[in-house]
Amino acid sequence: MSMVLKGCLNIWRDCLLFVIIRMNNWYKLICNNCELQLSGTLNGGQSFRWSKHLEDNQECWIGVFKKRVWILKQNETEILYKVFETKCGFEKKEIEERNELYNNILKDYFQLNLSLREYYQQWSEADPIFKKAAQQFYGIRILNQDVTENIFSFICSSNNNISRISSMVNKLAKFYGDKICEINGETYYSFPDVENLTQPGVEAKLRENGFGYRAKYITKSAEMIKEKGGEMWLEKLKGMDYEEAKESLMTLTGIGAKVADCICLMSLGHLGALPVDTHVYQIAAKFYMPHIRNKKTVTKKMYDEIGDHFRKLYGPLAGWAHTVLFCADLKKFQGEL
DNA sequence: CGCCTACCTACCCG
DNA sequence: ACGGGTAGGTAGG
Repeated sequence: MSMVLKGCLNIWRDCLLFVIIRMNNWYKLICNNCELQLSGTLNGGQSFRWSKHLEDNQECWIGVFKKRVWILKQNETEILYKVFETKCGFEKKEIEERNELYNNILKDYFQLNLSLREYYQQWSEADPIFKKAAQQFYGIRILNQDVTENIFSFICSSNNNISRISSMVNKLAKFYGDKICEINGETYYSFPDVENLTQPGVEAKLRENGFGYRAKYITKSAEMIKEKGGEMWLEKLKGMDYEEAKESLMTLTGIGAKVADCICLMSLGHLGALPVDTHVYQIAAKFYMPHIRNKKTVTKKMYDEIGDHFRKLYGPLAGWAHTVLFCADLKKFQGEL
């Protein structure tokens, strides 16, 4: 009986500890802001799960990944953050230990082991247009995102705009993910597993909710992944080289060259993958490859030609470099420049 | 291969 | 007011 009581007290203490930590303290991760610019990185069309959020009158970003809700802000030298998990009586770990665990997750997500300074310098020397974009868009990082979330998010992206893509991805989480927590009246959900998207009735529900023809792509691709081995297939995908991974992804319905490259670049670590969409085509035609101007559609040959041009210009991390250009173009387009 | 068209929906712009 | 154009494309002919 006293054992049970003691257990309860421990859980209660952990809960209290958790509440105190999460309400009053920000975890810290040392990171110079020239190595990571949160706004451009989180709001640049890579992930559709982040939104701006004011806390103590400071700009923060709130988003979900790894089944946790994260609130991030930064100053010159640090990332300051809070984390919210489903369970409050989690493993008994001291604050420092938890800070280290979370820091490692963030380092992995933002790929902080890769130092941007030397690459930005290299890309600036190779290309004056990059150099100009880099002045404002320093610290733009490729996020290392979850493959499943990436696959279904970018299936939603076809012939679509960012605000509607975001609303679709959030609906997928709300309908088929797990509830994590509630913050300021807003409920946050993890992104669903493939298995959850293969339940009967998903396509109809998504259609009712404005997904359009993408509803079928989502359910069909989920079923195809399940048939190929589900989680096993996804793990195998992670072990493939760029060409093989891209080819495998393109066997799924709703995934063509562009979407496959997004997934390769942003969740499989193939940093030379270079998604060519209308923006990139416009940039390429305007500044780099005048001979492709006035083409109606991007043919496969042209797609590869544009990618190869940038890979030759920027080298093996061309996908990363191009994201900086893309980000600059996107902001200009959104009137934020 | 290259080119064409249909596909859902919401929002912008004239 | 209302209709065409378009938004980080893809599949099927």
